[in-house]
Amino acid sequence: MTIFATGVGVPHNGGMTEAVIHKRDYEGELKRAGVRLTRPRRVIVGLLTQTEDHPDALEIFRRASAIDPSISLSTVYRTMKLLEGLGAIHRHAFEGGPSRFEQAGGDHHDHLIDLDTGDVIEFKSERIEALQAEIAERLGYDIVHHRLELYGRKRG
Amino acid sequence: MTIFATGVGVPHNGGMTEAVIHKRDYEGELKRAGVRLTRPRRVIVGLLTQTEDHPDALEIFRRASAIDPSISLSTVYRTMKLLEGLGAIHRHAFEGGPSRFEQAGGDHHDHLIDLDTGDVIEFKSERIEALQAEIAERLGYDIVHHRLELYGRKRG
DNA sequence: ATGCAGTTGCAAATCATTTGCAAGAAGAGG
DNA sequence: CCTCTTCTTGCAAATGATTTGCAACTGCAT
Ligand SMILES: [Mn+2]
Ligand SMILES: [Mn+2]
Ligand SMILES: [Zn+2]
Ligand SMILES: [Zn+2]
Repeated sequence: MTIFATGVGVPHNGGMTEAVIHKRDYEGELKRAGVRLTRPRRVIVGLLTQTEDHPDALEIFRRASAIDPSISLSTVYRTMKLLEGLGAIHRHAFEGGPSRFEQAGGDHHDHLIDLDTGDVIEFKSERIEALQAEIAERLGYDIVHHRLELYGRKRG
Repeated sequence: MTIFATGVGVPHNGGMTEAVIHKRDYEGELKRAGVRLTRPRRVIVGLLTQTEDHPDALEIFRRASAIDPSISLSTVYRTMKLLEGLGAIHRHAFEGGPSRFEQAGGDHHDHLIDLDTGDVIEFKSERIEALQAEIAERLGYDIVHHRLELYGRKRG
């Protein structure tokens, strides 16, 4: 089992504002998709590139507003839906909350949600993935995608 | 791996209106919980007892209305929330739809959702359950509950 | 630089679910 | 069986997240 990242927006360093975290070429993807590269879109994808956590639309709106106050929440929603359609980001609907997003492209992984803090911990189990495939196989289905979420609290 | 039931509300027999499917004593649980046994509640839990599928609030409302037309959708929502709190039913928020419910008490199982038909197929894998526990263990967490949903389409 | 289809911000609309409130029934006690 | 109190209900209005209509605006191909 592999642990990918932990925490919600907590930088993995000592607080240094270190930039350039991921490799996704959002602008290229938008261009390829034949849509216009507008200011709001640049701001949003620019910020997603630096994003390590799983922010919801409102949080993305806040972060985008800090860069360009004229951006609207509607546009954030529209852009997230657009990027989701392009497969550039993933949308997670964790229980009891609004959708949260993360950039696609990294290795597939599932999530453990800390019920006390809301923190999202990523993990991956090849064994579980394989078992899921096996189950679908037995049931005569092709899996299009799946959702595995563990909800728990720190042992102690 | 075990398959529990398949289909959405499709009777497993030839269409005979066979009654008494499950064993849950909802009325006793309500009594024990110290709440009143009202007509709407009797109707709803009575119908849940006969329920093998995973209906949403509106569908439960329709079924209840057929028995007592005076029941309101609000009461269905309130009752489902009450039963959920008592642990008498489980709520599932499958992607892109309203909450769907099923009686609690049967063995734990997870679901495969047919993307074409919306059918819900139940299955259970001890191996996956064990792996989940193992993962939480490694991460230092106690799992309170989890969600495993496979979304796919019939192979062919 | 020009023109126009694609985009945006804003407000209003949706959808599922919840809630305020006045009227209506459980059911404990008599 | 009758009362009284409290819990529930039905209805309508409120919520919260997300979507959408529309007129103003702006990429960007020509
Ligand atoms: Mn993730
Ligand atoms: Mn089920
Ligand atoms: Zn997975
Ligand atoms: Zn399970």
